[in-house]
Amino acid sequence: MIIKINDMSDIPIYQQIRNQIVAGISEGKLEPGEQLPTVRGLATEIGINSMTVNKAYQLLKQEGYVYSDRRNGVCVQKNFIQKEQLSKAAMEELKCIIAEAKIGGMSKETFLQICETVFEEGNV
Amino acid sequence: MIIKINDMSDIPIYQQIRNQIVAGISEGKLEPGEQLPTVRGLATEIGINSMTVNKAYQLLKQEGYVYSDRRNGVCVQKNFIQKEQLSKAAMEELKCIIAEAKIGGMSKETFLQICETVFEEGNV
DNA sequence: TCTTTGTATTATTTATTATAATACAAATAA
DNA sequence: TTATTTGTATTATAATAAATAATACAAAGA
Repeated sequence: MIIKINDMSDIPIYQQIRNQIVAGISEGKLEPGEQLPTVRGLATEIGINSMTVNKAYQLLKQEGYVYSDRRNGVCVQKNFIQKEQLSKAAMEELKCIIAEAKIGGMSKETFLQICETVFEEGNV
Repeated sequence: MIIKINDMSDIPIYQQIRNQIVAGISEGKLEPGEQLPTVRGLATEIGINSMTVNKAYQLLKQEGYVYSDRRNGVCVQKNFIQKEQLSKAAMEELKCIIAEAKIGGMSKETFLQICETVFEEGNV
């Protein structure tokens, strides 16, 4: 899976990496058990410091998306914790997005349609 | 409208202020044309520097949520630009949230139900 | 033994966020 | 007029976060 960094973005690099890997897992581009690029490999590939990649991997590990050992590197989690609720942080962000949409005059139906499309296609 | 700052949060103070005002507008707690607290007043009230409040107001102004003059201070916009699409940033965040939900095994129906509730109630 | 893996350490640089102390122009009220 | 309140601009500084840099170490395997 190819990671692309946007230097113009105000989102920190380690967060961009984290987000793209979560998206990759969600879309099935990254299979459970599959090894992620090595810390040094990915750092070289996208031209950043290896500790920045490590920071992203640590975050993913802490969130339960990946696991690691010194033999096989960092791999995608095989059994994700199933949960019926969004995280507190995700709920806050969702509220923000919906507030903006409502102020912009978007109807509930239109918003739900966008969500449905993203949920099904995972992209655009 | 009362603004509450969470010191433990990793969200910058100016961003927290901005988010709560956008939420207030969306929920109708802040009426179009209504004056926001003054820069100095709000800063004193929540015990922060006035330039931090100013930064939040500048952001809101740039986003088109408020306008200002030296006579009436900063007021809620009266005519919001209507748009049928989410902003690019909002779309990116929405994709992230949905990716996380999908990995957690949440069904599309459950996710849409949450969105519907937030859209209608604007809270919790 | 040598290489690769993640990880730990320490230091430094850069960028962002927040504070501080003033100052100014515009508008209003006294 | 004078005094006050408004947002805003300026300049400096401090505190925090993000990113880089250069090594080093332990675990595992070839």
